[in-house]
Amino acid sequence: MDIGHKLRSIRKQRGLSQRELAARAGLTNGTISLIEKNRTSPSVASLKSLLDAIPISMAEFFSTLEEPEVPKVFYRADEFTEITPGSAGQVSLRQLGNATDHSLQVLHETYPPGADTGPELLSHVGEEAGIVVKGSVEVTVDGVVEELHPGDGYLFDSRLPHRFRNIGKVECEVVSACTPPTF
Amino acid sequence: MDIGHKLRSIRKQRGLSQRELAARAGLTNGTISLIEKNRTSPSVASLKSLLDAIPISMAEFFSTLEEPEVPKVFYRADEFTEITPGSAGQVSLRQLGNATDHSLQVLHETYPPGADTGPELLSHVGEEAGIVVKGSVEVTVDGVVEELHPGDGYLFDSRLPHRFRNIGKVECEVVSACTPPTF
DNA sequence: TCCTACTGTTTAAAATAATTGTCAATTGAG
DNA sequence: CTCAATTGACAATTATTTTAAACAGTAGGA
Repeated sequence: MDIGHKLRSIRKQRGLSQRELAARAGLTNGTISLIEKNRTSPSVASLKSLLDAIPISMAEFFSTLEEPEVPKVFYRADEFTEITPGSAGQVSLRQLGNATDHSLQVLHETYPPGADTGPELLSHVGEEAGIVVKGSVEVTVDGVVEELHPGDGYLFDSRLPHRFRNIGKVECEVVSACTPPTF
Repeated sequence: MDIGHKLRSIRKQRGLSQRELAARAGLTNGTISLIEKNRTSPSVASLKSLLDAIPISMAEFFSTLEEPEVPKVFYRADEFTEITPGSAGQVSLRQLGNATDHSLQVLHETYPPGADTGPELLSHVGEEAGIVVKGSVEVTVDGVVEELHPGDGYLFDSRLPHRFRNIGKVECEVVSACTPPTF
C-alpha cells in the first residue's frame, strides 16, 4: 500500500511540518514519522484525523493511492464474486470482476430446481441479456412467459418487470450480462 | 465514521460469516466482531486485508461511506486549503472548499512583489477568470500583455498559454475561478 | 430430546500502534 | 561563527488493537 509516502507528499505539498500536522490532528509528530516511514500501520481513526487536518477525504486519499496497475482481463472460476440477492434465496449469482470499475456486468447464474427470483418489479435502467447453458428456466418479461432451454437466450430493457423460475427437475445455469451495472 | 455498520452490511450482502471473512483476510472472527461493533478502530493494514477478501477497494469503501451530510456552503478564511504550485515558488493559492467535489474551483491568490508563475504552456480545458483585489499584476494570455489594477479582471480559455507576474512594489491579491477544476 | 454445526459475542493475553522525551541535522538571525 | 528555533528520527514506555479461547443462541437432523 505505501500510505507513508503518499501521506508525506500530501503533507509536504501543503507546506506542513510533522509537528504542525500532528497538532491539528491531535496526534504526535513521532506517530507521523513512523507512519510516513511505513514502520507502522495507523488505525483508521488515526488516519482519518490526519486527513481531516490536511484536509482531504479518505476516498480521495485512497483513490489517488490505489494501484492503477495493469487492467485485469482474465478471471479464474474461483475469482468470481458471489452475489447473494436479498429476496431470491437459493439462486447463485457469480459476478465476473467487480461491477463498479466497468460499464458491463457479467454473471454466472445457477438456479436449483424450484428456484424463483420472484416478480421483482421495475429495477435499474439499461439492458439485460443471457443465454441458458444447462437445464431449463421459465422467464417472464412484462407478462410474457417463455421456457428457455440450453442455447436459448433473452434480451430486454431492464426496466420491464421480469422473473426467473426453474420449473424443471435439474439445476439450471445461465450466463447473463447487464449494462450499466447498477446492481 | 461508523465503518463498523458499513463493513457488516457489505459482508452480509456477500453472504459471508465473520469466520469465513476472517479466514480469507488472515484475521480472526473476534476482530471482525469488535470492528463491526465499533469497539475498536482497525489499522489500515487490517481493513485493507478485510476489503481485499470481500473484495472491494478502499476508495470504493470510503466513497460510499463518507458522510453525504448537509452540503457545506460557508467557508471561514482559515478553512481554505493552501495549494503550493510545483513551479511558482512564492505565490500563495488558497482554495475554497475542495475541488474534487465540485465543478467550480475558486482561489484566493496572493503574489508578493516579483512573483511570477512563469510561462506555463497549455494546461487544462475549461475557463479561467479573476478579479484583482489589491495591488497590480501583469497578465499575459496568448501573447497579449495587460497590467491589471484593483477592480480589473480577466476571462480566458484555460488552454491558452498564460502567465501572471507582480511587477509592482506591493503585494497583489486576486480572486479567481476555474471550471472544471482539473487542477 | 440430544447432538452437531453454525452463528456472533466476550474475555485475558499477546502483538502492535501511539506517546513521550531526547537526539542530531538544518535553517535563519544577529 | 554562534545561538536559537525548527525540522525529522529514534528508544522506551504507555495505550490500543488483535489474538485465542470460551461462551450463548439458533437451526437442522437423527
